[in-house]
Amino acid sequence: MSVSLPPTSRDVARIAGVSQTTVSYVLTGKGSISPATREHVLQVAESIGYRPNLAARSMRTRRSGRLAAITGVAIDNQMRMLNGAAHVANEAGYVMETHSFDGTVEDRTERVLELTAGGQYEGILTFVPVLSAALSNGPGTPPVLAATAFDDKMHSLGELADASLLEVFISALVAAGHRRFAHVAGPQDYASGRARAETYLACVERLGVESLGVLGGEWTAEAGRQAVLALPDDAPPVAVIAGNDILAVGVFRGAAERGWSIPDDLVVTGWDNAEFGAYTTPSLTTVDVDFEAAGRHAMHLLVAALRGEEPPPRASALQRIVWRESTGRAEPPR
Amino acid sequence: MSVSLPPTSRDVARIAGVSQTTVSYVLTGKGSISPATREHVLQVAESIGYRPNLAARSMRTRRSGRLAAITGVAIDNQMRMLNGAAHVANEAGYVMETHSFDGTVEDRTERVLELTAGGQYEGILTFVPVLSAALSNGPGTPPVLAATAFDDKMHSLGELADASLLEVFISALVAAGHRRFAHVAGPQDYASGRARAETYLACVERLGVESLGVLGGEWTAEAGRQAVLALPDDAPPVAVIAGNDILAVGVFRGAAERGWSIPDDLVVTGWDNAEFGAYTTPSLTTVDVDFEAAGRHAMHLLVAALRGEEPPPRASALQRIVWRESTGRAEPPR
DNA sequence: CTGAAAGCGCTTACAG
DNA sequence: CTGAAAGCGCTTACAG
Repeated sequence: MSVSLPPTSRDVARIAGVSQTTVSYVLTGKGSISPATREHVLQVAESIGYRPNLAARSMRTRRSGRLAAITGVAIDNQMRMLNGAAHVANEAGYVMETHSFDGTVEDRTERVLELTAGGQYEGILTFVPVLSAALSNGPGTPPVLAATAFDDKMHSLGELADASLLEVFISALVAAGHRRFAHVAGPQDYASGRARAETYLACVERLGVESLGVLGGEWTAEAGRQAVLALPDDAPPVAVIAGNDILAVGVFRGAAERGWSIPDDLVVTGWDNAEFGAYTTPSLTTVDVDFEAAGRHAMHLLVAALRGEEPPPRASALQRIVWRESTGRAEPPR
Repeated sequence: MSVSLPPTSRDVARIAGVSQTTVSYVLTGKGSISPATREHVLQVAESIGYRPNLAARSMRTRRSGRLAAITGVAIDNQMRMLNGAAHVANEAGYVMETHSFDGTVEDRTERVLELTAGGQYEGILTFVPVLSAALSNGPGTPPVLAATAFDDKMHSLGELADASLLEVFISALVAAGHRRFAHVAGPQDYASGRARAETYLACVERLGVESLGVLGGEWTAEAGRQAVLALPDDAPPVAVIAGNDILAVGVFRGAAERGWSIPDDLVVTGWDNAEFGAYTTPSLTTVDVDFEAAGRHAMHLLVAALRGEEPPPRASALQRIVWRESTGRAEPPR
């Protein structure tokens, strides 16, 4: 009992009674083939379920039509960035494949180098930090672009670490009468977490309002809850600037446990515009981050590099404040 | 100015003064090569930065060492499954690549078919629904396994679609005195969404309690909110079985908008144990799903199929009810 | 408009 | 222990 292999273009040619060349011309749309022959070949190909072997095509054309995206361990928002990037890749006629590389930065760098040399990809976009060794493109190797918000020294796109909207939060809350603040921060080895904490500190300093300090330190709801539980009894009224929405949910819970109401005793802001934030009671004021646009922009940069075109201008307005109930009467500045 | 191409095994052979065969034997560890030659070849390969062209190797060996994982846009928790799957794939000596396929189920099916015929993958694991056409493996094509099947008659893994804990929810709530139920369902082309809806219907029927029907139809908070807004004014007290946690959050919001309290007017259950659910007020009773284990198990099945081994036993206890405040006095059955 | 032939970079019997 | 040669499935000058 022989296992039959998938049909090849040679099979199509034989059955259609034409040469392999003709089959290739029909399928790639090159050369000039008579409509009759063309139709016949397509029909035969269809009937035997022929599909081109991409490895063979790739080897011959030195064009794989494939781009690689590199991610690390689960960050939910990466999924959205990846989808944006994949969309742009497809529009440009490429297939994007995602690899998840763990381990040290050296491990990841080595794996990216393997990828560049493997001849399978025409370009590589990494969303996790790698050493610059992986980014310095040798001749004949595909371009490697890093779109990571996590390491400022890399060729980072940076948009995602921009914390300037945090100043808008604080200014608007001060305008609404708030004089006491606290920050529930994310981890400080994340560029975004650090930028928000630094912006918070600079801002309360500049505006001369009271700060109960920088609490938290993880992207978890429990850290948000603990931060509120650690606040002094006479803390309210206080404006809590949370590093992201999941921290904010923890703040909500901590407030409920202490009998503090939002937005009367505490006002709360989040970051990321997670879906649940629009449906809590009260709903959560936050920053909508267009992760998909960030992913699209990163891939646009790679495609432009591939085509030798000018890189597209920096994407504008990836972030936007969404005012909701958790900040009470605070209004957007006019 | 000529662009130099990446070095090939032929370049290594020429520089090392040996044949291409010898280079191949050294690199693949096959054949028998003297230590001296071996050392020399490795050194030359290293010095010129040689890395094998995987497309060429793959074409020759008909083994790519690559497995594909298919995901879509809309699934939370995917990252966790993917990481589990990737881990098992790596342990088994494979590289796992993730593709995100959007569009209709027909679009996705077509793209999976292209992948099977493309000759690049030895196996495919899909976490999004595809038509059975993609799952029926032709001779010589790689196995395609669906971790969430469109049709249960296919090779569905089933664990994630197991809705039997929903019966426990309903039984426990009936035991606590509830007599009126409603289901806020996920999309019915997901095996998990459909299984939960079917189990719900069978269960209310069997227990002879009142059902206000199956509402919802998407994995979104807004669908949960709308479902509650569509309930009749005299609905409470009612037990709402939500298809997942994000639907449940929408139910929470809808209840707040109607002035219904949880758990007094409505009791609510979710599914997935999303992080935020432990921190809402009241906290959300839900089902903890071990997505990483599910991903591992799915990949184990694929690897077993690849090796012609017996499939590993069904993973045990991927799901576990987490009783919290949103179900009031309802208690786990003893 | 169509076909014969070469070659992309590998691996692997086979021969020595 | 090592090499010459064939071939994986394609595409593409080149010739007709």
